[in-house]
Amino acid sequence: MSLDNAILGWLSTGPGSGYDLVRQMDLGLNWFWGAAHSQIYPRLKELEARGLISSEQITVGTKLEKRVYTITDAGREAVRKWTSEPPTYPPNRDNERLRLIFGDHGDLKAMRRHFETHLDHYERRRESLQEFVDVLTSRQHPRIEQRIAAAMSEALKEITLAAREMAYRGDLRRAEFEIEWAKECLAWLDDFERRHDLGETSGTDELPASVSATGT
Amino acid sequence: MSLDNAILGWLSTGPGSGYDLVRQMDLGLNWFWGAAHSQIYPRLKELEARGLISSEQITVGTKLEKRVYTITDAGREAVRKWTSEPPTYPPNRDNERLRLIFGDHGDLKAMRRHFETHLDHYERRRESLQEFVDVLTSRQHPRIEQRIAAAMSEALKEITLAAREMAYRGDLRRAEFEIEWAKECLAWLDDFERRHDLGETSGTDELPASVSATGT
DNA sequence: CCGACCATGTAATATGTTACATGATTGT
DNA sequence: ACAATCATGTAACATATTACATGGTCGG
Repeated sequence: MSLDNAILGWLSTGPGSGYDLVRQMDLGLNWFWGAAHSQIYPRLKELEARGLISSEQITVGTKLEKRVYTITDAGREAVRKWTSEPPTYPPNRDNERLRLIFGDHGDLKAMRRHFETHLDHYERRRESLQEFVDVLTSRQHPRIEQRIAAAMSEALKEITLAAREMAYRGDLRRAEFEIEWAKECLAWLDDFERRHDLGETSGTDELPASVSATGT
Repeated sequence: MSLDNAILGWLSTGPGSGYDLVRQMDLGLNWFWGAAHSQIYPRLKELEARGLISSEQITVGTKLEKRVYTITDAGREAVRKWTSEPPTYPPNRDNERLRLIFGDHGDLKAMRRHFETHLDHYERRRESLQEFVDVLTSRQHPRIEQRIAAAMSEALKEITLAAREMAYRGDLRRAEFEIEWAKECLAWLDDFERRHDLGETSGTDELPASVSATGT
């Protein structure tokens, strides 16, 4: 399971609790894998049962129990094995594109909303990635710095940093690309509306007559 | 379910069998949703039970039975409703990036294989998308042309074509971007190996001494 | 007559989401 | 004391993958 590998990979950069992982995955948009806590806790148990991680119970305050997991040598070996296999590419599942290509009924308001949502989504993502990349580049990311400090050679230190720069900067540019695309689509829409004199129609759906091919 | 919407959307461009859908989804890389036949057939039954599609049994040759589905008005309405909602963005699940950031153990061969796999994957995808876009732009795609022909107004015809141009050309550029990224990563690797005099080491894993932080 | 492809299904398993459930800590 | 957040779990349901299963058609 890739979720297992995401967990192991993250624990390979330092110990952490299930809750830490949850936060990485749902709050940190900067992360390449997402999962709900209901999926994470059971996996941690199983990884421990398989000997890939070990845990230690910690009590916060008087009663709050917290379990901190640490990767084992077997776990480290599993990460190494998994990362040395080439990436796999699951089938595309893009509800955004699907909605776009089948939403060609002439509802211009919906199309506009579509592109604006896309733009907004990737602008947020860009911002959040930009912040992460800034932290990374200014060498302020604690877990990554730890990993660099632990590296045995200059070459390994460089690889550790470079791998992340490539990954996160690549994603940043992906986000920038999506923003650009959404803006171009919006520009097309603007032009379309101008050409079809739909500048200030407002109120009802645009193209009211032409839409009724099937009945609305 | 988005799979249902993908099926409905596709059937909204003309009737087709389950097998036709299977081919769209696994052979045609040009498609924005992927699903196995084992998932498609049961969904078709359910969509029919819900009255969103209807089917007709056709016999090919003497015995081979084939079921051709046609979207109903209720189905068309469902597509319209679904496409007018803004897109949603599921959590990222990118095993490629995950492998990259946690695969920083100094196995340069694995890193190279990683980038080459990425490059290869997106070059194939680009090619296949390019073909599709060419067919689209030269107005040779039968289903899309049918849909354009059925559109009630010039404005709707334009939207039908433009939505697909935006979607597919956008994906084409995505693929081109990934190719560019992979090439840059490979260039970094080349440079890294040059700087660390690992030009012609061959045989064993690169960086043999420095890797042994944990064992191996 | 044989291989490639057409055509459709079920079952078991794996993975992911949403809802339900509980209680502690920390800062204000 | 109250809210936000820490912290961990289970159950039900939805979705997706892999394996198992069967048989027909068509062209060479």
